[in-house]
Amino acid sequence: MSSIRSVPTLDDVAKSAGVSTATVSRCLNSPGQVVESTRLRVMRAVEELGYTPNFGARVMAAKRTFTVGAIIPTMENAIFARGLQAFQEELHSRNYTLLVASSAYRPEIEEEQIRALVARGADGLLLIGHDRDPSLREYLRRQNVPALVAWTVSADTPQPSVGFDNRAAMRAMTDEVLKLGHKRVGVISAISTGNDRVRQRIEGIRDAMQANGFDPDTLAITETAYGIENGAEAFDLLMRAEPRPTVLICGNDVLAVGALRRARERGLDVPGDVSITGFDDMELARIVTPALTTVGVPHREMGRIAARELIDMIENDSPGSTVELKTVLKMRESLSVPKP
Amino acid sequence: MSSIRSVPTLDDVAKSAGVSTATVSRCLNSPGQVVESTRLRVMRAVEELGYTPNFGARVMAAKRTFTVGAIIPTMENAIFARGLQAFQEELHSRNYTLLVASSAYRPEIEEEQIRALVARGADGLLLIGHDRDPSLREYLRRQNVPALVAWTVSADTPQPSVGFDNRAAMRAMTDEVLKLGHKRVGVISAISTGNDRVRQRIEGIRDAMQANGFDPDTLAITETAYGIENGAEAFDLLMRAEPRPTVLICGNDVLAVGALRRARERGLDVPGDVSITGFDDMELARIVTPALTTVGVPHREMGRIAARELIDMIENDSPGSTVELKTVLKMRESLSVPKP
DNA sequence: TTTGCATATGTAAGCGCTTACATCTGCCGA
DNA sequence: TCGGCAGATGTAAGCGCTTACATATGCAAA
Repeated sequence: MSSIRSVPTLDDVAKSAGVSTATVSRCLNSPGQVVESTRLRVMRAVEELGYTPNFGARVMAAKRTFTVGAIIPTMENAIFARGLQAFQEELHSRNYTLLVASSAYRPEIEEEQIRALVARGADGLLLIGHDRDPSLREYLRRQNVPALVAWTVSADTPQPSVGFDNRAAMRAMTDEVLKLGHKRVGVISAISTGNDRVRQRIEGIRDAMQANGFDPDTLAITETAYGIENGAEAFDLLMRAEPRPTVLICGNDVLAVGALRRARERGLDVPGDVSITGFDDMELARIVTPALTTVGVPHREMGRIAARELIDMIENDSPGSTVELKTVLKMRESLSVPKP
Repeated sequence: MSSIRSVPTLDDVAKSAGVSTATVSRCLNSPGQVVESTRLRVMRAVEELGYTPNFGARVMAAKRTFTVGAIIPTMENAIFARGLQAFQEELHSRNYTLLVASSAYRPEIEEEQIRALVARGADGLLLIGHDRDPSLREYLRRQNVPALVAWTVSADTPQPSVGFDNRAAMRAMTDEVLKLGHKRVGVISAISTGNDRVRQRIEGIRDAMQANGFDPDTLAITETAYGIENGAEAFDLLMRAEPRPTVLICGNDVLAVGALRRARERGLDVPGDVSITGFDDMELARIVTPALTTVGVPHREMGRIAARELIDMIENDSPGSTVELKTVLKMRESLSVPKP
């Protein structure tokens, strides 16, 4: 037995069971190769000593961890929650463990987290969005760690991704808005720097403007950080314009809800005085009054498919494929025809 | 140089820089011990080769990872989000990395995650609530991994924890409710099995009943899973009673918001026809109409303090202390005197 | 000049595990 | 009876890093 009160090792188990370390290792990793009686004896020793494998050692020797990492921009609210949960469930059913880290929407932190997760032996990574220093892709390639991008798809990057077309989705929403007769459109967007999804959504709005005979450059866009309060402030800012917008298209539900609240605080009726639309269809959207018209995203499906794709990349050394999911307009109460 | 296109090791760097592996290691871990010129040379080699330390090896040799793990019951919504974010920020400022896993409120999964994180070399763990198989505590003790419990405090467990007194907080809320003259109280609670916080909150309600001359056993309690929809269903269930309750005390904001929505759907005025209270003061609570009267919890402070405590336990081998934070009643619009 | 010491660097022993390969056992067919 | 073989187990070589200890270097003091 090794020193008192220290964590038992494979060696301790081997000694205690009277076999070699190889046999113990085999009991744990490929029990089929060990004869029943030996295995029982070994397992008993494992029990008795309360042995747990040392992960570092295992990684070093085997080079597989059955761990995948996900780095999401934020845990502060639920945008990524549902998708991530589904991702985790699928992984779990395939015997992988998910480790999550958050980047707080900051590229340096994301880079740190990527390296941290890779260093800890993640077999694969789930990343959100394409915007990212190219050196990171190179790094992952060299480390031989496959990465899958989610929450967006994009034809013009080589990286596999599973998600939806942010641009087309937002264009569809804006088409709807313009079709109702809105002429003065305000946009409350998240910060576009370093965030391709945000930029694509804005492009989608512009596409629709153009297609409907408006000059996209007349759009009043305000960018602000993620947060209900920020949505509220942006609301005030945009509604100061003369004449004021009849509709506020928001880049996500959180901003939209902030705008909604501020409208109420200002005594403005939604959608009577001003229409408001969101994006993501978080649970929030159905709870507020009036219920938010928004873009529905297949979070759970995305998570599940992402897990499968990533595991495929890991296990079969596959380059991974890109799968595009459909979004759907959720017409609820916060959007209507503009006041005449 | 080692084989083409494989991950560079310390050895490669050492060769390339013309020094020993020890020197490279020192450059990386305690640069002060290495003379400037050598260090520069080594760092250049590191750059050129794109070297990153192998974590497994490092853990094995150094037995420290500067990683802490947190296992939370759910990522599906924001209850733990704010606290966790603060926790992460504080850790980050002290050079620790946070890895998060979720247990989906299931003990077996929590156990798995605990082992996974420990196996991956977590220097310490943040756990939510005290309810947990004792063998896990024993396991952590043997593995020498300190664990801190958050989101609750409890006098009668030896484990250090930082959080608030769920029982007292809920008692205060209930006191307030009863003081307003409510006599028929319904309770929508989360599932109490394996969740000490939920049980304490229920106890708090009973305490207040007792203290105000009511028989706690007359309480109509319904337990349901976490989720807005579940809150809505519980609302229907409780409101079927004759005579029906004048107030619904909910174990958390999510359930309360569900109840709120269903009330609206049923054409019932809140708080006119029925009062509703929550717990947690999530962002949600201020957004719904009417704004939710709830119990405010110092999430960020809790997260920050938890990080400090845990690091103290890790670095100074301290047993850890228990710190209790204050909650505060957030009186908003969803609670008023009962209809006569 | 020599000695002694501080400082910089090198050497090599693990850390706990997996696995290729070697060895041993027992049983089969010839 | 014995060779051959399959199956069970053992042996030992790493995996990539840190660090105690050994060695080398340079400089101040004697």
